[in-house]
Amino acid sequence: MSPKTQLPTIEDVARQAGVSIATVSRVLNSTAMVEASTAQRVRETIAALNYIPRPAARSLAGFKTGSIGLLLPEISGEFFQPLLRGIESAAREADYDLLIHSTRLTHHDPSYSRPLAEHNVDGLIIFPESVNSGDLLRLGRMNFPVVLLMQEPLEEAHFPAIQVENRLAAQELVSHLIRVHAKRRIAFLRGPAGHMDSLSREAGYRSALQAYGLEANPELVGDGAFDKQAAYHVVLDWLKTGLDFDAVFAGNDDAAIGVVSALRQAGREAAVVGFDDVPIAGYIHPALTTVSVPVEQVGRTAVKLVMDLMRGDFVPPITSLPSRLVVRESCGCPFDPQTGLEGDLPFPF
Amino acid sequence: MSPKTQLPTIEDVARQAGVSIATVSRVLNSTAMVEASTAQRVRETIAALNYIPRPAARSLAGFKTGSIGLLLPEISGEFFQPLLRGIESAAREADYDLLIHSTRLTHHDPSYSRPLAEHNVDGLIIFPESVNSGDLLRLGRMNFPVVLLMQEPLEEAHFPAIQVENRLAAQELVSHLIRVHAKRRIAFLRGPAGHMDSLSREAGYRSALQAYGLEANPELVGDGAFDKQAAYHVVLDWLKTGLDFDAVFAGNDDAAIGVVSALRQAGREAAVVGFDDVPIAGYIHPALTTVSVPVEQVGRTAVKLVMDLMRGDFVPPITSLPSRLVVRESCGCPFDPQTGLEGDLPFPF
DNA sequence: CTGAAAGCGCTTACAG
DNA sequence: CTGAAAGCGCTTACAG
Repeated sequence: MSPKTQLPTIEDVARQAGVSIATVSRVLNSTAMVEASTAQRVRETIAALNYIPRPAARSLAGFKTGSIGLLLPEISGEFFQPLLRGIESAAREADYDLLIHSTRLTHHDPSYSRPLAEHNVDGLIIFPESVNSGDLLRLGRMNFPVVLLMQEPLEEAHFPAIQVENRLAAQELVSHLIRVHAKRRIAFLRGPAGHMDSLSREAGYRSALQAYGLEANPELVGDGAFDKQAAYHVVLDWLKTGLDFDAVFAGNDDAAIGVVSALRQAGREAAVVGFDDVPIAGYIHPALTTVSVPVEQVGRTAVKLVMDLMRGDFVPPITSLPSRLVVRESCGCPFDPQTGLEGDLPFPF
Repeated sequence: MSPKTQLPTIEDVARQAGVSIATVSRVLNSTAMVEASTAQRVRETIAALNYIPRPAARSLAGFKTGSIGLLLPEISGEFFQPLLRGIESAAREADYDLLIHSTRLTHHDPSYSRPLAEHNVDGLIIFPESVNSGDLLRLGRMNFPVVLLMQEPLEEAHFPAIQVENRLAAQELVSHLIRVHAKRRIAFLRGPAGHMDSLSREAGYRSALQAYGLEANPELVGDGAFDKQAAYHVVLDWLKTGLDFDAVFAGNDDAAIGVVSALRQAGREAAVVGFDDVPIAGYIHPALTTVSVPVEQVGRTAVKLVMDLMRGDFVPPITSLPSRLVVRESCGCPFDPQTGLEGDLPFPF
């Protein structure tokens, strides 16, 4: 894009097609009627010259950037990939560019001169903990199109939020243990303190117990921190103290993996269920019964909602996407590799 | 970015600071000397107004976009995440925006009006199979800054390429089997036909054999396709036909996982080594001996090289990053969870 | 249906 | 060291 490169401009097209640049712009954007034959000629010239409008010029003249931004604290986690896949493909289909910034709030770099915001994107998809409340306030005040991912609506500003159904799915999961496997002493492993997902899943856990007239025993609730090691140690402790339980809802798959490991090491048996359906869930032994979260769909939906916002359409404050129970063998069900892995071969390690 | 929003412009800053917009631009870009006191006043005004230059205007006036593009066939694979992490952080540190397009060549969408190229980015990081040769040719002719990721230099254009050291690491890996574990009949599983990584690893495999005076037995080379299932079946076939081998270099970790699974199912023992050091490599049983590939470093280096290219600096045609042997237990070594998992707890499934 | 012209917010010679 | 002015490549009223 240096001045020497001399890419064709709208002027070149106009001259060669024998029309004004306004007309070229009109056929480019279908922003007004153009006589069919003229339009045709312009289109041919565009093709012949291999002309592509410069986004920068369009932005400057048209007050929109043609891109949306994704703000997240870090590029990691099981969900990042499908999420990004959903966002990227939806953005591309809508002919929008995607800008990504991974910014930890704590890094707070004052020299960070170009945050993703009103200056360079038309809308923003924001993950928890990637933007400070000051910026959020400003964005909210100016009514900037923002969609919140995997989080509750904020106090600072009323941006629509997208979530995944946790409570119902957790309830279904625990109900399965009760109804199908006749489990009665089902333990629950909480995630990090105050974690919304953990809270909702615990609510689902309690609903299930209640629905079947089982009492919620505080002894049976531990802190698994959504983490392999933490869960591993909690279960080992339980076994040491002789706690009586016949099933564990580990809070998420990672913790479930720790639980399975601890049980095996102690030579104990118990049903174990997780949440998330991480990629290896079907490959470990026993294959994990869990809840599949529609992550890619969340990404696509986020894009759809920012677009709606940009268009000025109404967007509901909360959009909750349904999760799906995935029954494999760790709950006690017989394992069918065909359905359990959805066509993939099982490699039980 | 609508006209009503009225973000502060360089004009507002100039007026309020009592200088011309040229001067504001100068302190903004340190593009010329400005008297200290004036510069100070301008900076204060900028801060007071919370002024941020509009990227679109800068691009249009300055002939550069301030962003670099990443082109890849799909958002998937073990390497995507660390790679993107490296690219994103390096780009951000250089104060460049990152645009991502995932485009399969086969999709060939003619309506795809805004490819990532000279119109919207200053440089491009390209993955194999995400751009057709026509575009590559054009980019090459205009000397556009392009860096090739994980691939050989192209015929179409002479873009610098970044690779990871495959041959040497593979040689080291196989030498370990020979020297430390006294293996003599070491099988090799090829990746997809013509896959560069596979070819290099095979070369390393042969070098190691040769270095120890072992003959390369064609029987011992199979097609694992870098894939769990393919590798699984190859090994099962070998066992069925009674092929004699005491070790398998599976080509990559995924295939190694299939090999381990097949051996276990058949109740056979053999050393197995992979390549890549995927995240679960230390968690499966037996923990995989493999080669760690500096993926994030590849990403960071890619950004550095495009930047060099953009600056007009010389960039070597091939930059090869060193891989690192990771000895765990599948080769036959005693497993030390501390070093093997690098501080993480082992969860052997 | 079409064109001339203003304007988007910057950068960069060109003068001084 | 500083300012007036041209120009980057578009879009969009405004006329016709």
